[in-house]
Amino acid sequence: MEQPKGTRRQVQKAETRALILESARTLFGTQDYDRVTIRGVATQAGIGLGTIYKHFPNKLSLLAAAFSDDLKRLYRDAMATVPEDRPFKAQFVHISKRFFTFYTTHFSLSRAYLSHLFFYEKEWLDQINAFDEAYVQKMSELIRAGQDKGEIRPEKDADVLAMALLSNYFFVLANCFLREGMRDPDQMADMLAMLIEQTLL
Amino acid sequence: MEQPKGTRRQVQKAETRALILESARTLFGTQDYDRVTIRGVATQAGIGLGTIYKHFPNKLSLLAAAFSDDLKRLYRDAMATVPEDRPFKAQFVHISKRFFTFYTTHFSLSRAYLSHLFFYEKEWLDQINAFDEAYVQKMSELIRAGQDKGEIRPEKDADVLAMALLSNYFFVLANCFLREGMRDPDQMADMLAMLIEQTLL
DNA sequence: CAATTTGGGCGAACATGTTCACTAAATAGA
DNA sequence: TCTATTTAGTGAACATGTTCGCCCAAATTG
Repeated sequence: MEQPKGTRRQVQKAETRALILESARTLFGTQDYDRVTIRGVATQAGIGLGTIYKHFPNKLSLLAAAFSDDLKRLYRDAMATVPEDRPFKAQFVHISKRFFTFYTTHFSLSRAYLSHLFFYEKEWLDQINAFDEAYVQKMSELIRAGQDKGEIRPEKDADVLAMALLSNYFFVLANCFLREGMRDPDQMADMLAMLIEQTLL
Repeated sequence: MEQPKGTRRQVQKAETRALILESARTLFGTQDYDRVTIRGVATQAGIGLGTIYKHFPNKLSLLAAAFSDDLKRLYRDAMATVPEDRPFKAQFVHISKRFFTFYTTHFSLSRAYLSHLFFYEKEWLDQINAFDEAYVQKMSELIRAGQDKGEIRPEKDADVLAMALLSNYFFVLANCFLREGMRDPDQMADMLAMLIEQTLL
């Protein structure tokens, strides 16, 4: 009978990878990004230092891999639970607040991730851009629905507005990292709501 | 007669600092941020490694110090040459394009600077926030003038709009780092113009 | 002017992300 | 089944940002 998990080597590799990711999740979730060392992750996982680099090209990729499932789930959940009968502003705040909550509860981790965004290699960037585009497209749909409901001026270009939305979203997020006083999801959502009220509606 | 430059020690320290900054400007201007090593800066400046840390707390501060004069001059020039008789959009594009040109001609340097923004200590952040606030205030003035001229809806809050402007500005800038196709100042200015057309005017 | 303190300059030492040559076990090929 | 090849696993070695203790000339004190 054929093993669905592949060869023995593949199975073992997958197990090692799981060990690394578990250790990484624990450590990154506990201490600041800079405080977490690759050696620490290796030790806690019970494997050698070099092994980690057989699975992940660098520290940041390890971080990203350790939380990519969480982020994907967060994205799916946020989109799936959008209240369809509420006005556009409420819908957008709903989505944004979910993400803001994640960022503030994983503060140091998110900061490291976003900060290194600009240095990603092409492969990663493509993935991120794809993510962004999906987001923008979803927002476009919501905006068009808002235009149909008469909440948003119909002459505006929904795609451009969606981009502006993403822009405001990142701006609020950046503010959260730059100003100590802006690290509460509710406060961030308020700021975002204020911005889109003056620019979108 | 009293020396205006202070004690001999202060003069020598200032000279050393100037040597470091000159070396840093040369190296950071020539190669990527990561390729520039503190040892390299020290060697080129003809001083010891540890000396640099008597003048700058870390590599990024050195980078910032090396180009802070350029940036201040850029800011002053950009603001001083705003065409007063042109419409708001042209004024904003004028300012933004100056900055975009600087960023694209000092690409690696700007990327490192912006990326590390989120990790600054309080002192630096205060300085940056002050910078931002000055920018927002200036934008507020231009927006109000635009409202008086009838170009921008008068019922909008100029301060919030200025914040949205800053948000769009950073968004375009981030795009320049994330997408290879967006590294031309004219193109960036176009994207910015498109955004504010749909959100501000 | 002598004694003491200060602080700039210095490079060894340290921490840590990353690379590399090596081993051995798994796999493929004969 | 035996041999060759591949590759996960490994830790020493490397590169580099940063810290530390030392030195000594300048500044300060008395």
